Amino acid sequence: MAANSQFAIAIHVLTILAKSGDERVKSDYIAGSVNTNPVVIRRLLSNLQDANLVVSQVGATGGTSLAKQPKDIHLSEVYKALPCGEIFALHSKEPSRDCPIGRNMAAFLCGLQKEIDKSMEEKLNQYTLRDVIEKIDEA
Amino acid sequence: MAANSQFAIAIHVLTILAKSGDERVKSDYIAGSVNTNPVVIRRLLSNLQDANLVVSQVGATGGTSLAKQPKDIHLSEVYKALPCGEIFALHSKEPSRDCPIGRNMAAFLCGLQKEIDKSMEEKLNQYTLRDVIEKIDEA
DNA sequence: TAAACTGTATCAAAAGAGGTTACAAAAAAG
DNA sequence: CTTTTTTGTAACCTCTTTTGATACAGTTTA
Repeated sequence: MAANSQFAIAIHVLTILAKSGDERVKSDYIAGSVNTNPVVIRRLLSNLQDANLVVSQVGATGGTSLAKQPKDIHLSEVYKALPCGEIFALHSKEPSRDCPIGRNMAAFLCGLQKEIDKSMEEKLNQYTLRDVIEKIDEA
Repeated sequence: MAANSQFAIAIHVLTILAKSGDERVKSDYIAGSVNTNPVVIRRLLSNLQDANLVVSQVGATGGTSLAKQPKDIHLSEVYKALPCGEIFALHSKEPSRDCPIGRNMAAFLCGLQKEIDKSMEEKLNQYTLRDVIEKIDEA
């Protein structure tokens, strides 16, 4: 429960959906595989839906399926779809007004954070859901 | 969970130390600038000390100063000195035993995590404390 | 010996994530 | 048109982590 395991769960969920093809999968079933509560899954799917990665249908015979081919879903899209926090946070309390350092540090750290986010995104962009499935299958 | 702001505070603290040169700075003074409790600062300094970035002296007239020149302190060292968590966590609960996907996913995600950590470290390695000070001063 | 520090242990407070229950809304089936 | 099944959310609880605060032992200087 420590850090964000949403990315890990998202990859898991998307892999299940990919393996199910066009068939709609119910949140109850996914929750069973991931070993969590269906509501946790539906909350996550809601985020993935907002990012146009999956399509859900309500009602009886409802469920969720991928909105695109696995080869067209980049892990960077998955990461960006989730409400993950920043790599590091700025000061929780404002630094002292008397301190000239604190005043200018926020700007620097924000810029650094953006750079790191960008390099991380580039890294995640190198992989698609298809790559994940291939690696998992060959293991 | 409160977001981890230790990296931000560490940069702030190191900048104060750099500006103080060889003079030892007390945790009380630093805490005043950062606007937090002295114990929070001492805990952080303890980590920075373990990484040989700063040197502290106990007793009256005690305090802390940099262990190296600002130009020789890379931000990657600072980051590694802190007990920051991973970018993303694996499943908190084990996936279901019946699920063949979950079993092989952990290995994949660990590898991905290592790749991301590495590219982040490379990014942070491009900057030293001197760069930070220059950027803050010119602002 | 007194004063001024650091180093830690311990506890309280705050915030986030995940788990659970409950229920409205929608769609299919009878 | 009513029942059943399922998603979409809201609300709440609990667990964990981070931060803040208090207390005090140990060290150094004067």
